[in-house]
Amino acid sequence: MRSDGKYRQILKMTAKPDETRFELQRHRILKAAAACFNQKGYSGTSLKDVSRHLGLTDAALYYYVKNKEELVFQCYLRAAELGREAMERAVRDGDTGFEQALLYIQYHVEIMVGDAGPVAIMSEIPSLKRVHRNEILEVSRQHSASFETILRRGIEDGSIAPCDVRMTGNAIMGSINWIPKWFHGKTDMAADICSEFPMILTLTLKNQDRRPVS
Amino acid sequence: MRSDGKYRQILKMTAKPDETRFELQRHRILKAAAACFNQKGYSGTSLKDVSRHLGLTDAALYYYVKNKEELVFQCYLRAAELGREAMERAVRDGDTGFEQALLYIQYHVEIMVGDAGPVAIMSEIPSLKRVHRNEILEVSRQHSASFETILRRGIEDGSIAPCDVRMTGNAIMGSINWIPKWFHGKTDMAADICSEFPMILTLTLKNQDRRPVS
DNA sequence: CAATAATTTTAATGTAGATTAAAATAATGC
DNA sequence: GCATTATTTTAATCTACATTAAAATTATTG
Repeated sequence: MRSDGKYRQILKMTAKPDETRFELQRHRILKAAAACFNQKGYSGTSLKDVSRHLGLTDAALYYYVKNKEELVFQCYLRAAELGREAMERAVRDGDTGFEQALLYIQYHVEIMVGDAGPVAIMSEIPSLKRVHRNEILEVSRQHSASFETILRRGIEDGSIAPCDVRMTGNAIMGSINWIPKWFHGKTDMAADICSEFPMILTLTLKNQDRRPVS
Repeated sequence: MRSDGKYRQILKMTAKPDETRFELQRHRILKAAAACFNQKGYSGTSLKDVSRHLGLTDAALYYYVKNKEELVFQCYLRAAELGREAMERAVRDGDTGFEQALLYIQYHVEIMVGDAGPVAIMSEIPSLKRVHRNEILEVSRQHSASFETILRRGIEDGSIAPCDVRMTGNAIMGSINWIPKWFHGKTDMAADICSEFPMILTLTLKNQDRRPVS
């Protein structure tokens, strides 16, 4: 049993609890699955697709997750978690609303194109079981809300030009969420993304020259 | 036979060739399919899902498309076509590069949230058969290239601040592509999107205040 | 209204892929 | 090295679709 008595405790002394053989493999699996899902969608990738990426048999995956749905759910949870961390660090590290927005984008994008990736795109939430779906939706909403709060903060402290925070948030998040669709691990491009995206996406927040479009 | 002799010709006199009973139904089907695919992904939606939306049987769809793969392909083609039209109109209607970019975003977004929608998100291109995949990839690349050309034009004519056109294009397109993920037909929100997105996404192109991020 | 063509349904068939149990192999602690 | 526990595989089973052919229905035309 992977979490029993003496064995677990001994490991705990030498490594983070998350770095047991089991957790390491589980982690590899989640990343392989995320890569597959991002390519061909949740239902479009078979467990064989995922396991092939790992040099395993499809059946082996069942040692780590209860079933396929659980696998996506975990992928989505991980994506949410990484996003949340980026948001928290940004709020902690930035002073003005603008700085926090900039940092959040920077952190999140770095995570998505860096070694932590690939991060799953949450594009098939409706396929999850109700409980899982609700949990992901909740954390998603939370994430959007946090970003909108940052924007509002920036507008108040004068670092961000007044704007429709809901729409601005949607626009910026969309850009970020879509990255895995066209980025596939090229290191040089990763650098471009990290240096350009934060700037591109925050320029929108600076400009005072706002007037009706047509 | 739907395209034979006298019958077809008579219809041609009273309506656009695209408005035959057959073409109308085909069109309804593509839109229903796009809605389903955007929700649960290509492989995640069964033909029954699609046909249920139409008050039909799954088997009926085979009268309009050869198979399921053909159905996605057609959805993607339609999406590409609508995007291309927006781009062409924008280039025709706008003078400066900036105006063209603004108009393109405006036109494309209006199409996506308007009556022409739902438009399929091309998120499972790798699941298409090689020929179809190549065709969609080609037209996709073409689309990106056109937008980048507009950006370069704007930089040259001074209407757009110098920028990494590749990344800027990716950022803007990502925002637009992601819209169907969170927009689900609410009319009032459609208005917000149409009025806000073009502005939000082009503010990025105006600002001269560019400096390294960190 | 009859006849022909267009559309849709009913009822099978076939297959990919998720899932499971039992057996086999690999790792670990003593 | 032995015993135990952890991990992976092999080999079945089961089910949800995609797909098809033939029949039924609905529309159109003269």
